[in-house]
Amino acid sequence: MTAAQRPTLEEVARQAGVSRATVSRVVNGSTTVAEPIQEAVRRAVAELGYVPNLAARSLVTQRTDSVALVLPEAATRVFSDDQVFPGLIRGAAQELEAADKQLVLMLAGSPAGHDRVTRYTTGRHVDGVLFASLHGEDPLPGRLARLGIPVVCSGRPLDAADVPYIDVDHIGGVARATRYLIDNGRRRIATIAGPQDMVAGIERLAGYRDTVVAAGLPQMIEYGDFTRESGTIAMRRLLAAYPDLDAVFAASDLMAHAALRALHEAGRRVPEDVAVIGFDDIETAAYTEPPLTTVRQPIVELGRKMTRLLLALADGAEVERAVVLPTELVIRQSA
Amino acid sequence: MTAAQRPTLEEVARQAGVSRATVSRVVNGSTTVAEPIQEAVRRAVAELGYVPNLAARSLVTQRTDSVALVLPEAATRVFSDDQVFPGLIRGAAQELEAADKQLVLMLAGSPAGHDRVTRYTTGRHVDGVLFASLHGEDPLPGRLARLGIPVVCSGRPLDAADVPYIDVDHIGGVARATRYLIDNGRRRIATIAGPQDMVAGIERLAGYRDTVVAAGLPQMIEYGDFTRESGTIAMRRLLAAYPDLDAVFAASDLMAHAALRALHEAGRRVPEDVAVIGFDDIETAAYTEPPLTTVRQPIVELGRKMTRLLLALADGAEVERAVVLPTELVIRQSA
DNA sequence: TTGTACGCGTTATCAA
DNA sequence: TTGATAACGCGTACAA
Repeated sequence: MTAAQRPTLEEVARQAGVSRATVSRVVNGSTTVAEPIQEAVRRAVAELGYVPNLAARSLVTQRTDSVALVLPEAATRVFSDDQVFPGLIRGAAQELEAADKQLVLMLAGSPAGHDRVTRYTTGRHVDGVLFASLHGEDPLPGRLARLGIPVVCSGRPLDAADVPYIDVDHIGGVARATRYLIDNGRRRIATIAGPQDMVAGIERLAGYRDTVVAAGLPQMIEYGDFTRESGTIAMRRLLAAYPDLDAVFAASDLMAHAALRALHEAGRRVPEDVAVIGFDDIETAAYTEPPLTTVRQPIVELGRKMTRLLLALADGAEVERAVVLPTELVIRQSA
Repeated sequence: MTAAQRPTLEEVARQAGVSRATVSRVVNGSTTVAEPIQEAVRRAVAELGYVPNLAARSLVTQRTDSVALVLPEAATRVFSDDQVFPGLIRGAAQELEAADKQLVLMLAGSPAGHDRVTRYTTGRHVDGVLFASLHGEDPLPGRLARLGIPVVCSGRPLDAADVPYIDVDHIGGVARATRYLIDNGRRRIATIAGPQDMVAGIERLAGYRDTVVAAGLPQMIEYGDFTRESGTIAMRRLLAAYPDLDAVFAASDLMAHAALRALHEAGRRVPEDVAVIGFDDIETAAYTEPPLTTVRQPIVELGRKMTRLLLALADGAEVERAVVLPTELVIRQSA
């Protein structure tokens, strides 16, 4: 059970009676090796159980064939039953699969975690880095870009770093949702906003604000952090502060779900007394009571696009610096 | 924006007017360097923006300070709103955080993905590998173990590989749940079982079987794959096949949730007409209608324990080959 | 088509 | 305390 001394190219070469270079060629699929020799090498590889040392390989090739997806969040948040991160991951995984590259997922919730990720990525352990869910003005994307490491962010970076990014049309989507509420006769429209250190939080609030202000309606705002817990608290506060509200736009489906329950507890009927609209269109949205009307963002597509951009960047191609994907209002029964 | 030639130890050494070895010592926090020299080196590092090349380092140290968590599942599955994988990941992340090691998450849903993970892990890109959710007789854990790479599985590996594993008491938990149903007067108890190529699926079914058989009750079984979709289908089939059933044990909370809805659609009241019990105790379980009675498994703790075991293994310690964590029946309103 | 020889950027050993 | 120097395991011009 002790670590069997692992064989190197050298030993395989000796066993096969050829040179290191030839073994290397066979292992890497070069066609310029005579068939019988290939055969001998392959047998030696199998007999010795040879596996290339990736560190040594990437030291000389300067590539690792892997790409990091960095989520500057605690695992708790990333894997709430929010489907946003998962969707992103799926999209990235699909594209990387096609490119035969390894996806390396890194969470960086704590400062120490952030440091570790910094070391790992700046240390050239990966060929490129995808960022999602950036908080505040994280300097890491800009820093990596300056180090010449390909980087793509989801969401416009809040520090003004010149890093390519992809985002969805938060403002347009929320404006459409809010207008829909207004068109349906709602006049006291509240919002449970997202965290204001993230682009998604900021812009979704802006979409709400712009629309109610333009319609001459009052602003009624409470803040959450996209989680259910925060949604519950915010909804209760809204009910206390504005007992006559007749609609709520929540900046995430999880918060909308919590709002649904809080409203139910408070004896309000949805959508009769209060209309509710969420944002994301996570899987659970179709299962809430009543099913949730929400703004769908093409999250998987976002993950795919980010990844394609990154791969292009890594290939030295010129790429668009900013891409914005459309959102869509999905009407169910809560509004 | 072109990849600035990244500085090496050599260049830092030249800039600081010392040798490579000294720079290496400072970078790695050796105390045997005179203070003024340390200062000079640090300045040179900062000026040049030096970052150690991890490939070169691990080539000589034989360590990478990172650990892989392999999930042989498609991203779709891993990140359903099932909280099981996330919990595992959180547990692992916590422990690795404490050990200052990097968690590298790898999904391996497709055969190609599995190959990639094989290459990555056997290539010594990580210091150890955690496996979760193994399907069938995956040979990879055993293979890694034979290569001398520390490995720990969650759930007993189905091939008889001598790999340390941690699992939860599926059988005991399900038996308790089933007995609870019997004690409450249920006599026509059905089950939505999990996939039979996974330990969790097999053992949860065994727990149900043993208990109903021991009580002289009939077995009523449909199979799902832990997802909601499969739960919906299975529940409908059960209703068609056994219209008089009065209880259902579902092998996952997602399937239980789907069953709740399917029963509702079929006009059955829960728990009056049909009692429902799930397995997992995911966050959503407290939010279903009615809130779900379920078997809680200490999933975060499982992730932590796995990781501690792995780290001990990597330190060359002797470890237990099998650990089983207890499960607990959480009674809410669905049964 | 095959082999020789060098270099990738570190760490570690050993002298000084 | 510091500095040469030898690995670490591999890929690849270049030569044969």
